[in-house]
Amino acid sequence: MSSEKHFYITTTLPYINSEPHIGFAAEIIKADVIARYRIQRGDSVFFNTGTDEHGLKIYQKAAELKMPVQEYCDLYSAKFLPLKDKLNLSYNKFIRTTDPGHQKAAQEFWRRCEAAGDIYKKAYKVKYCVGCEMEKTDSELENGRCPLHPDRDLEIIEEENYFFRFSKYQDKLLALYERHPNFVRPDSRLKEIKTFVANGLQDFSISRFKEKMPHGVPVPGDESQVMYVWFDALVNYISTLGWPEDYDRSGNFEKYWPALQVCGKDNLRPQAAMWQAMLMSAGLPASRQVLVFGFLTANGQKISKSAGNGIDPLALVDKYGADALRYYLLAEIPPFADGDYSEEKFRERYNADLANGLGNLAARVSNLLEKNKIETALKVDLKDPGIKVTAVEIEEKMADYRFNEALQAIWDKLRDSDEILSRTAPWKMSDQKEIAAVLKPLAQDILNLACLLEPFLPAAAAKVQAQFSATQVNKGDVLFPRLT
RNA sequence: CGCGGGGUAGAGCAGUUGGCAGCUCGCCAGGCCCAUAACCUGGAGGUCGUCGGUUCGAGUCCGACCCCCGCAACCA
Repeated sequence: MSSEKHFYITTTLPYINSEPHIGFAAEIIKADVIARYRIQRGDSVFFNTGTDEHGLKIYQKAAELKMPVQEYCDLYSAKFLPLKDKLNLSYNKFIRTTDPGHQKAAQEFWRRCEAAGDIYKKAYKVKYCVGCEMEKTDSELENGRCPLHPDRDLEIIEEENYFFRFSKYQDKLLALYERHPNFVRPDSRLKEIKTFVANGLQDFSISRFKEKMPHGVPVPGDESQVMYVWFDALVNYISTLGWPEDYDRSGNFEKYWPALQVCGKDNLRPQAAMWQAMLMSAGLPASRQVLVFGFLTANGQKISKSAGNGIDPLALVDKYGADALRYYLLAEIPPFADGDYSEEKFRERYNADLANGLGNLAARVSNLLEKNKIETALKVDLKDPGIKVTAVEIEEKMADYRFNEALQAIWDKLRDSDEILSRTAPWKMSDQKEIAAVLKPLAQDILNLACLLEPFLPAAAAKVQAQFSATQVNKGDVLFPRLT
């Protein structure tokens, strides 16, 4: 294809005050499916992720560990790197908000907002919970304490900070949502953000007093202040493309912006409202779309960093493999709703669909081909009538990012194949031609399905494609060993 | 009157414009014996949160209420 389309997708950047957890794994896996799907369709894809490294919590944590803060950042940022191989991710950029290029970009972004008249200084006095890294209004407090961190004293912050004129952008944001009814997915989240914006916006603080908290991007033209972590962090979505100077001479900002941004539902406001207002202020185009995913619970309980009931995605991969984890998170959990993780359900789903479903069918067909010495030499053909319906269905589902339903379409087809195989029972036949007439279309379907499966389960898809495109298909190894 | 999402078979979920309650897992009984004790067929199991209303007819529309769960300016 000569008319190559550019497509940019980015995850949120996880904050490095803890290890990677399953919620982020779910987010980045979904982003990876979208990225791989676009790559498969011939788009040129820029897929960004990275780490968010500024702010008070990190400053304090480094101090706790008696570590220079940059050393802490290097150490913790590096904990996110293994996700790429372990989860089999296709991202091609990993940005850190402590990267010099990013910091320069954040400063330039600040200057543009300032030039637009959207940054001003204001005396500021507020109760602040360090645990939440958040200001607290009185209505949010219980007995004068943060309900989430009742063991910590609230800090009273009293200083002059810079503020961003968020309130100025109310109408423009509402106009943006009107113009692009798909700007935020799903609809319920769009409705939520519309209501929020329509109810009125308050300017928010975007800097901190350097003497108290030096770990941030310096505010241009004011030695005494650093940027509040969120202001600089959001800029990563464009600094990663080389904005503003195109310092890597890639032309990536021109080619790829605006982004499809994915995030968890807690990030709706920063992504869909604050960041969009910031872009407007800096005179840049709005994001392409914001996908807001649900949250995971673990065994029905809320996962929280403080409660320590997190699930280590890397341990799961070591135990079951990347495809197994990807499959569970994509097939079992509806993409935009909350879902639950439990090892029992994980194992159940693995056995039912991967071992007994895909794996067993591939074993049945490949074994019969090998035993009967039937040569096939098949090639992927998505126009094949046997697969067309499924291919179209996946296209429809993927247009709405309904990964679970797309996978369901593939598994419906696998089930059909199992049924055909049982009904025709080629193992009872003696005529080789007759046997081949039954097996060949089934093998072709499996090969085609493996191609369609590539964005979801890249490793298994590659294995099955290699197996079923051989001249003489052999049974080979068990694809997904049954768990006992 | 802060905002939002839910309550449908033992579990997890679908149910489009109101028209005989479905799917997956699990369970039971058959079949098959190529396959990873897998696969195929059939079956049991639900007064669709409660009360009231509209209607020939309500899981679906309207009203009130009960119960869960998130969010509430930044934990994905």
